[in-house]
Amino acid sequence: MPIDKLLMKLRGRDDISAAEEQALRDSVAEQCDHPADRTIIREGQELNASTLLIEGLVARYKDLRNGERQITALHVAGDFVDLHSFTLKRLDHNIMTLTPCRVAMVPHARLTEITETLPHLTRMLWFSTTLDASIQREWELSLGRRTAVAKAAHLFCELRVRLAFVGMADEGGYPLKLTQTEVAECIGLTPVHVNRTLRELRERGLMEFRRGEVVILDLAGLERLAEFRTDYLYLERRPR
Amino acid sequence: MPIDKLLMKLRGRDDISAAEEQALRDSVAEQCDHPADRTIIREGQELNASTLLIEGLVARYKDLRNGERQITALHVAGDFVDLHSFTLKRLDHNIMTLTPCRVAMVPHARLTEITETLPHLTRMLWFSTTLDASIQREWELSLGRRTAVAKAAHLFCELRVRLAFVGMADEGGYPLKLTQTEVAECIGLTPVHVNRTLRELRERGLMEFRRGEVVILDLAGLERLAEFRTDYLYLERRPR
DNA sequence: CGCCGACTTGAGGCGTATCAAAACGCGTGG
DNA sequence: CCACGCGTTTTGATACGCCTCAAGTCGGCG
Repeated sequence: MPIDKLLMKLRGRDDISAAEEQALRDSVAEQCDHPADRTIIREGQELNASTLLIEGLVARYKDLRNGERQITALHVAGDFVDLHSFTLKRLDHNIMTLTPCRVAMVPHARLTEITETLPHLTRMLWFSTTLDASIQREWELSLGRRTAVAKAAHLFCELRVRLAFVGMADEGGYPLKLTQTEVAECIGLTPVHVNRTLRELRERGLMEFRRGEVVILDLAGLERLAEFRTDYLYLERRPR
Repeated sequence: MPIDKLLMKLRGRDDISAAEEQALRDSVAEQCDHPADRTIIREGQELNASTLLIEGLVARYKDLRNGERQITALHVAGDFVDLHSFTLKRLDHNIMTLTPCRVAMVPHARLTEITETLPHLTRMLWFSTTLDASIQREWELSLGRRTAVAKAAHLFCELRVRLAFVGMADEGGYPLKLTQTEVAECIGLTPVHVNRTLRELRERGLMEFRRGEVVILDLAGLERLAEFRTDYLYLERRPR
């Protein structure tokens, strides 16, 4: 149960043997629950375990001195939120829950064992960090070059595909417990302008985002506006 | 020689044994030179080798349909430009030379061998991709939240530290063969506005950027303006 | 010497930010 | 079941940072 959605993600990209699956199961030390809106890891903190998200929504973010915040990544169930801390040993950013979350802790010592005994599983975990980096690149493109409507549209397209991959979204929409302020922190706008931008998406008949629910009215139109393609999400199975 | 600067980067973060060094040397299949302004890898292309940058300046970038371009990462000598293609197998973005470059090709098969025989070296290579991702997160913060002057100042602060780490910059400045248009593509501005922004940095007495040369006049002031800290560059040595 | 890409400057416009206030929605306690 | 309170959403008016368009100017190189 704790690693089921992680397995869905990995098996969607390559075979995972029974032995590898067992190694992953054994690597989980403990589980715990966090309420919404809690910073669970602070920048600079020394870490000896990585956090696997079982359920809920998590954000990685950085702040400027004037209080402006940039969310650099969103994580959904099945994501290995800070697997990169295994090689970094401390983080350069903060991690917070956006909804109530259930997480599993994976000690770095167990991950070290995996690198010493299971090279293919090691590569799959490595892959999962390079996939995160790919998503960050697409966010850089959004932040640097897309217009406000395209930024918002692209975010909702991406989350639809990522959630669908673990069985939590379909063509018509998905639940998404984000405030407009948090959306603003993802796409580099102010909350007020996000509000106007969402209205525009609604008035264009593309999608609605209300009460923590994304309702997609015209998926093709939304994806066209966002110039959304799935290639950067590496959805294909192949030997890695 | 081909991997010397890579070794400087890695040995600045952890010990690399003689055996690991030899494995890295053996992993280089061939070297080649590219002229400036050439796209050497196109998005979607299947890859069976990764590119190590020996000398020169390389950019990873994504385009929108209207021709707007976002550079998502810059690479300097010693960077393993597309090590992430080892796990991804194809790339979601393009890679181009900004100056004449010398690169070394490292077949994925050799990297696979490393993952099967040298777990610590594997973790160090994994680290180098998570370090790239950390830099990308800082760029997301710049793109989403920093003002134009702070964006520019931060880029030049970052490059100074990264170049100094491989012996190619000091407190007073460094050579940087970028056009203002390319700077604009890094920080999400137009070339015209980059020009005005550089003038402002000059008029404030912080730095000058002319003829491919960064001259730093007031490093402390520049770093204060940029809110630059080195923590996200993971400059410390420790077991990984 | 002339060409061409890169840099520089100015004027005006647009997109997003800012400031302010009201309406809504939802959980809590009476 | 309603009243309250507070965070979130919505809307309006105005401001400003960066963009666009347009002309030059500079500088390296053939």
